Amino acid sequence: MKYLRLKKKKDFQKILKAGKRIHCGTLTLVYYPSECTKVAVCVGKKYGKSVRRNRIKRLLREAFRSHAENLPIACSVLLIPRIAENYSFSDFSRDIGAAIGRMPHA
RNA sequence: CGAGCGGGCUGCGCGGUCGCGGCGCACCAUGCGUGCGAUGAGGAAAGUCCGGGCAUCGCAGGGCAGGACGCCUGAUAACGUCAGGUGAAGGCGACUUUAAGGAAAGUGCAACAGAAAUAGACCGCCCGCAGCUUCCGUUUGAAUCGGUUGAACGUUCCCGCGUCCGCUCCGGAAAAUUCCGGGGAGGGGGAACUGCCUGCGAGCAAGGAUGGAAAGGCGAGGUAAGAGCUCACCGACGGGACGGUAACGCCCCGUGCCAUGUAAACCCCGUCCGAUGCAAGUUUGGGCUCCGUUUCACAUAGGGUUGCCCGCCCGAAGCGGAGCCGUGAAUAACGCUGGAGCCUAUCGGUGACGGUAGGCGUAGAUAAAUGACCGCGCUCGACAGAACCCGGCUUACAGGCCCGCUCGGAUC
RNA sequence: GCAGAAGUACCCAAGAGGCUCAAGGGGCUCCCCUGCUAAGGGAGUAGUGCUGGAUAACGGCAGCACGAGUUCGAAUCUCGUCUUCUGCG
Repeated sequence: MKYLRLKKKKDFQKILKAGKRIHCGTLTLVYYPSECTKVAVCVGKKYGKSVRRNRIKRLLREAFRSHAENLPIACSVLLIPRIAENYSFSDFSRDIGAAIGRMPHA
């Protein structure tokens, strides 16, 4: 299952304005239907220093990668984690799987 | 063995599966493609505290303002950095720390305390002159108390001296808190002296509980009292010789000593600095040419020019139309990584560093690349993620390793 | 990424080398007023940590984001660190 990275600021604003949100444990998933599957991770400065932010982004990307095949429709996806003391791959993976499971089937 | 000082290196490793960034090669369905290959964060990448490259503006002309630095010599592209040295402070020592120019260029500040704070004479010490050396309650020549006073405590001599009073000396009696006899000074007036006190004048800066700091320290001589007034030692200042490129060191001579601290207060002296920063900036976004029009200005003016002035330059800005080439928009490409580069050897230098020779090709993203899982090992893994690039500084950091040195103890 | 500003008590804050010193409001506590409350009036609290003292009265030391330095003496001057905020396409 191939997917693309989402980069442009316009796309972010569009998804955040019109997309649907699924809150699930340690993160929030925002999605909006599009031609092909795109993904982006939102980690701002409030999450910590650069080492900590990079760690969160890597964990989220890896977790999403393992669940991307289960997406019911092609759409653009934003992943927004909650601020926490510690972040673990297993929690992210579990919650992304649950969030995708709650998406409506086309 | 114990305690300690200085310097350097390192910053989990190995294997497998899946995945990420740009790069190279190959393929065809030419795509937001697929496959293969090699490669891909640090000693601090951090803080953005200095310096430089680079870029744009101004046109590199001057001055003012402003800022930075500040022992000496060197290194360097440059530095506020580094190396070597000097002075000072600390440590038994190895060694460490050091914003370390100027306080007789000027200005400011120094609370409280203290006699006095950058200067003086309050107390004090000493000399001379002058005054006073006494009054009242109170009466009793003594004694006591109180008041007033600047002060209430004298000594000697002369004149005068009846009673009484206490003091004192001698002799006698008795037997004791006495008695008798004799003598002396003591109330008043005058003079002198001395001490206290007061006033005036002169000398001194030794002493005075303070303070961060009191016009060198300490000892001796000296003096009316004192004083670098004189002397020794130490310190300071000035001059000279020697050593050193220099900071400075050391020795000799001289001067009794022109005088607190603060310049991380203003300031003075010396050296240096144009401003802004890759979100700089370049190309495409539209540009060029021509025409019309509006506004400001039309010359001792106006506009532009870095904080200001001089100086310098010149018409400037906006809108509309026509012709030609072009149309992805906080985007795309460039800047963007080969550079004062890294490694090794060797030479010069105490060293920072420099020269020569050989080798290497070593991230380049832009919502921004290193992760997940499994297995094994161990000391169980700290601080932490490039964003134009270098040289430094500062700060953070689990541990591990190496080298040199000092002090103490023990043993040989 | 680059450039700049500010940190003082629970909150807002003045103080810009020395004396009352951490002013002054708000807040908080107590009293009055009221049937009760709000508003109003009056008085007080001064903070915090350590420490002396008797669990007191009354003191001492530290303390102005944190750590060093200059100075006889720093909230104030200098340097470093941390935190917060702002500007630049």
